[in-house]
Amino acid sequence: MTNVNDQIELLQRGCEEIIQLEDLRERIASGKQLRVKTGFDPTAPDLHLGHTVLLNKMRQFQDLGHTVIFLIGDFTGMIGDPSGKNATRKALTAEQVQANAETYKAQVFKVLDPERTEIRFNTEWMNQLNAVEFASLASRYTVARMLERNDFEQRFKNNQPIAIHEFLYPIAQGYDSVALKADVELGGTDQKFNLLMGRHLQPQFGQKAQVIMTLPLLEGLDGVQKMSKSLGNYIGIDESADSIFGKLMSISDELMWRYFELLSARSNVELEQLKQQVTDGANPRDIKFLLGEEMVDRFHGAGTGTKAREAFIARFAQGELPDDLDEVTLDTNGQGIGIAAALTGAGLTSSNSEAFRMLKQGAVKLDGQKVSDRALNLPVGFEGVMQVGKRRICRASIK
RNA sequence: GGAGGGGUACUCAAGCGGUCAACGAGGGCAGACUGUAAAUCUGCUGGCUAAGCCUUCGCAGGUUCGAAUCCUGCCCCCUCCA
Repeated sequence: MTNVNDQIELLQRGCEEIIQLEDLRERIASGKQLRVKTGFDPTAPDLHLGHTVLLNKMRQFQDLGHTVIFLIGDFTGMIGDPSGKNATRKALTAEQVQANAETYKAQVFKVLDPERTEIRFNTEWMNQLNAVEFASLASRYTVARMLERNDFEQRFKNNQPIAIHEFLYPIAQGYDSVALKADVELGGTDQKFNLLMGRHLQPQFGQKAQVIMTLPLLEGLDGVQKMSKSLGNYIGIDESADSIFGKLMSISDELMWRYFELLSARSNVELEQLKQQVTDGANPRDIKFLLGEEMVDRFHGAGTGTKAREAFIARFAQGELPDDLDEVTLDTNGQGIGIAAALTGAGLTSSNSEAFRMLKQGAVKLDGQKVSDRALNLPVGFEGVMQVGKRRICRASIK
């Protein structure tokens, strides 16, 4: 792909905003190998599909011959962002950061090309600054302008606390771009302010202001809030094929199109065709299958998507048990065990109280038979499939 | 530094001496219906050796037969003044 316009068109796809598009075009046209920076939080190394929106874009740059910098914000992570109330983030040790970085590598290279990826940590240059230098850096921006940032503005208006160091956070991120001599910085739309900080600071250090590209935040499985681990509405890229497939099946039809748009490699033309099929009466579920297969293939290898689909149909459409049930052995010292304790012991319920509730509501099955007797005892030697609801299931044996 | 307001379960938010394991809403889970979709209806939503008991209403004490509710001290947040 040598044509500049084609390259721009590819890079533009899915972006919320590009500042400045013409600047990007010039840099691409120059033929120079660009340095494309994206920052990641050091505390949450469990990447999910939402992160891959960004990773996909990074990958596109790599495929066009550019270098991607995967920046792990260990310094910014240490000063922490206490926006979520009294949750002052505890500082990570160097060992923890290193361990998290390893986890990142294992996950991130499912999408990125390791040959064209630099992994960097911002303590590398932030720790070199002394207090005077840091204060000087902070002098390059004003409180009034800080308060322009939407979430700061909201919190300020609503009388919610803003800690001083939260102002340092975007400044530090902007300085990262200076230290890395970034040509381009990618981020979610929520990062726009921080990304602009890089544009503000670079010229003051004699550099050309970076191009910034924001990508939409992917909604989580609920279709409302952004995908995040803490909200539990995510699909991790390390999850099993069946889990990735199953979770994608559970999203709403409306959300399915959003996922296609932001996650699928299919062209816009193909997506239009799929929409037309649904309009013409195709079952949206079958279209959703295509999305599930594509994602499973991406993270588990070609062909695994088809298997995941077949397993899904067998299990949920035909009511069969999955092949690879978790095996749980409960050792009761020859006593046998009550049904509730067994469910909790097997991890299907979080407490005996919850187990009793599930029994009462008819959610519990033993070898496919509904069980509601809370006094039921499972004797030593019992072996069978325990199930709570549709998704929690295991094969248990009592000894 | 001074004055006032406030901290309740996952979230928001009632309660202001017993009838409070704590109204209501959202979220979540489960059941029905389905395409493990949406919408809708129903139930549940602290724990336990479970018709009983134990722990929970910022933290620590105290008053009382009895406290989320009253008193004292402390911590934190917000507003106004300096």
